[in-house]
Amino acid sequence: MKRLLVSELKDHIGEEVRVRGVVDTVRDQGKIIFLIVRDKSGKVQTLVWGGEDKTLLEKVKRITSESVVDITGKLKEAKQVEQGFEIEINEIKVDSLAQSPLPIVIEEEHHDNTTALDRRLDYRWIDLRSKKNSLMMSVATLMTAKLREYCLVNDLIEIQGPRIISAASEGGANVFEVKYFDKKAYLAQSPQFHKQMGIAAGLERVFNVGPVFRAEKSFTTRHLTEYTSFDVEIGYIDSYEDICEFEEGMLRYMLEAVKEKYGEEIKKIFDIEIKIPKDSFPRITVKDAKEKLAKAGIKSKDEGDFSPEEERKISEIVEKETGSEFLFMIDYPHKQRAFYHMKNPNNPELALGFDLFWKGIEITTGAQREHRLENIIENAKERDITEESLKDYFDYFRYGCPPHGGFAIGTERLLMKMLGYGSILETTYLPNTPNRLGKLINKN
RNA sequence: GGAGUGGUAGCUCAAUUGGUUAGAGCAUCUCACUGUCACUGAGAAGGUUGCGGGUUCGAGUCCCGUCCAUUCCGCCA
Repeated sequence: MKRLLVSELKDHIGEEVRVRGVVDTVRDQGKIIFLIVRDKSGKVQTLVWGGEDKTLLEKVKRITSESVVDITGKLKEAKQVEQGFEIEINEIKVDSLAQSPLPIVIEEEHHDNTTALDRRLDYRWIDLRSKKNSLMMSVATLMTAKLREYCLVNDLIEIQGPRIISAASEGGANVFEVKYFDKKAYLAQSPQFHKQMGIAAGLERVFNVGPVFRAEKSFTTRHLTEYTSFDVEIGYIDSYEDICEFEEGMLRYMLEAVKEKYGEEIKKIFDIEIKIPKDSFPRITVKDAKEKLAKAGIKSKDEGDFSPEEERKISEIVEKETGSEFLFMIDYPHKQRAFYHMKNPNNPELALGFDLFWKGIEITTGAQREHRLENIIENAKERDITEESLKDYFDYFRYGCPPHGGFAIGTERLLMKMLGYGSILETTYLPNTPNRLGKLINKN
């Protein structure tokens, strides 16, 4: 018999059905046992009665919660059950008996002793069984699919830059070194240079989705040593404004789809309203932002950048003023940005780039890139990067390269803000951090 | 890397100024229960108090070291 999903059962009342799933709850009443069975689509009550033949009852008595079962039985109308129906078990096969107790308590509404995050992550496969986490995984899937779809609709070419590279792309200190036969190699911190190669290759508009690696000992709620970067690079732009507009469109497209499919569930489970941005996001210069922050009594440590406190506060201020959860921060000092950002010709002290803030944190850095060979070499020199060290990269600009710009989104961060999580570890399937490679390392 | 807070049962947490046998809820196990729905009731089991050292008649509690977690900062997406 073919397996039915719990969500399909309502059309089969009165029939013999087969469900497969996990035992959510066991309620043993002695001569009647209720098993609540869960699959990806929902939960259903099943039951077994004690009759003449006790073998089925005795078999069910031994089943622990979280065990995997294969049940066939009659789907009956049952007024006393909220759902209106239940399955009277004829046959039950235990595909996998779960050891008990579980090492962690799965996060559910009625559990007030949910296990601490670091331990839940050690048993992530059990942790992910919660309703909240399974919704998170579904939203993550749709989110990435829609970002990607937006790129396809707009005729971008997908590239897959290499993850093992011979030279660091963003400065040398924070790269992971790996052995490459008898040579040293590095894990890519960013597909930046390879995206730009795509522009020089005449692909005109490219995107790259995949893991990037940062050897930073960052102990925060928003850093990973390995994360998924959604990278876009677009040629023949007039300004970084074109990039901002593309990103606005992309995020709106994604948010609309997520809201349509999961908006109600997200509201119910996360108590988060997905807001679709109506107009273009506000642009605010670093200078203006600093003034607003000063007015709000926030001290600035660095005139060219924002502390986390400042990021939170400026988001709050701008949202209050404009109603927008998003804001583009522009006019950063060039010397505090990457060397490949283009300088503003009207004021070479400033970069033609931006950061995108969402609900208090930075989710994107973008810019118009410097595509003129002389200028980019000059920019590099200002940061003591020698021409020889990035010769292969500089060559991309030697044989004809269109003006271009792009941005990168940290997808785990995006999801974290979308669902209102307090930590990026929650929105990463199996997070790697300085002290965690899948599991905790160095733990006593 | 810096600063703060913390580490006690499978899980979440208590434990008075340093004082008798380290407690509770949930989970687990046993028994009872034919309509539960966070089942209920009765009972049981469960501990090298992160690890190492020190002070003391006596340490979960105080001191030193160390590891880990966590929050914030720095760095960033």
